[in-house]
Amino acid sequence: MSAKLLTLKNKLQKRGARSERSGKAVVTPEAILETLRRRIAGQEIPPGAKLREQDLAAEFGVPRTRIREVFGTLESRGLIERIPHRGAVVTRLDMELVFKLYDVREVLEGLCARLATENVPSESWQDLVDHYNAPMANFLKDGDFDAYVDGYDWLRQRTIAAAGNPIAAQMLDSIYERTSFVIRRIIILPGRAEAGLEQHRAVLAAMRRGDGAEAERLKRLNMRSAKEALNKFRNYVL
Amino acid sequence: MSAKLLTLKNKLQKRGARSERSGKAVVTPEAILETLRRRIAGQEIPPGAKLREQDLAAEFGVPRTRIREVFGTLESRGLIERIPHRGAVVTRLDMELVFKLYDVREVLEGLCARLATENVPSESWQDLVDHYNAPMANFLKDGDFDAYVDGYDWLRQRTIAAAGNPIAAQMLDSIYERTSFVIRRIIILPGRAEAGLEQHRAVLAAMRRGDGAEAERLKRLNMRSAKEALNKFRNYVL
DNA sequence: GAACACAATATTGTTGACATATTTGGCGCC
DNA sequence: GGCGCCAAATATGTCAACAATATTGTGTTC
Repeated sequence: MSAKLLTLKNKLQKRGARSERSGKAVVTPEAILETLRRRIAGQEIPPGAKLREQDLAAEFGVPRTRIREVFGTLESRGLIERIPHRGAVVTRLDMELVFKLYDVREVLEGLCARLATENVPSESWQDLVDHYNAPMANFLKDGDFDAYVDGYDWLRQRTIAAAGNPIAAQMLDSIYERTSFVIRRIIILPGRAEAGLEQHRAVLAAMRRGDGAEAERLKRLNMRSAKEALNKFRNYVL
Repeated sequence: MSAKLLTLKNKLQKRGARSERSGKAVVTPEAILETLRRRIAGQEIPPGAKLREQDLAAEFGVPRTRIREVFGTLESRGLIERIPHRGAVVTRLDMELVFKLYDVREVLEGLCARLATENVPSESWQDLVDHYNAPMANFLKDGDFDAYVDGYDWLRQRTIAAAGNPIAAQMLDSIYERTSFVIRRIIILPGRAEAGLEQHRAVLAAMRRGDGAEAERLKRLNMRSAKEALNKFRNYVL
């Protein structure tokens, strides 16, 4: 029996080896999904806008069925809403839902901060500590928000990667793609980036000294602070 | 090996059972999705088993395209894995992934406990407090695990409903449908249900007196305790 | 000129047929 | 008897035509 299994395994490996598919540039569903995700996240397609299957099928040069399939995924992630026989529209975010997304984000990012601290040697955070020391402050002073946001993304992605929890990572991803434009608007609120920077430093300090529980607590405080800023300026953000 | 046996079984079933479409009863994708979810969650379809589109299409009396659509959703929820040209198999859970699911579950249930406490009048928990006082203890004493599990589900669903956060609710749902069989096995571990009951009472007491922060803290402790039990008896659970 | 009914158009939903890849079964060979 | 190769069978992937429904446009009536 085991010999038989071995034979089968070899055969599979042999087959799988020659996977060179040439010619005919096919547009994969993943590529379409990614493109639409980016457009919706960047508000290139505004909330409430209708997505026509035919137009998208023509644009990507694929049959309508493929677009339909992608719509299914987009719907399950909450990025679009589908009404039977009436098509798909980009989900409209109201303030209430944004707060609920932030409540979930708070606990998930807190979790990731703790797990990250526990999983990797504390020295590995030194480069981020350094970056958040002088450079990030200078970005703010110079009004270079793009560089600041890059530094923010860097910290976030490193933390999630170090946490090593694909479940949490995927959930956070689905939150980011729904709120990325909100995040960008919060950062430019008066005084918010400065306060946030100070909080990030505190979180990083806790991570640097290997205190996972404190990193989680501080990260959650940071998220609550962001939520409060959002609430204070709600009329300017949404 | 077991997959092979299952294949044979399905083939036989296909021969024997006629489609038998009664009239024009249309089966919605949602119904199919729900059925498959339940089968996978209840391990009626065991992990690693292959799902054949044709068989399912014949069983539900729908075109294969519909099954395909449902597979897309199932895949995005992590319940199945699809390999190009080789079909869909039920995701196999290893211990590592279960722990990661529990880490996320811990923070999300903690969040819901807090939100629930903050959102509804504290008196509204009295019926659950009463139920967890004597009846639940009796269920355990009598070995009536079904009744105990029902009480457990009741508390959980009430908490999530009161929390009023559809994002967290959906995420927790996707965790439950992947770990429901683990939950059932943890409960019958020696001494686990008794310890759990005590912890649930503590959480409920905090909710009853309107202390959301404490409810969250206790709920998280409860989850960690469950995770420890799971770790201790890992060889018996998975 | 506004409101309604009804046809024309456009868009979404459904289906079976066809194309491609993989698994299975059989044959000759060592 | 085991191993590898080739063909048949089976399963999955793709597609474009057809059906059902919603939206738009038009003409008529009050």
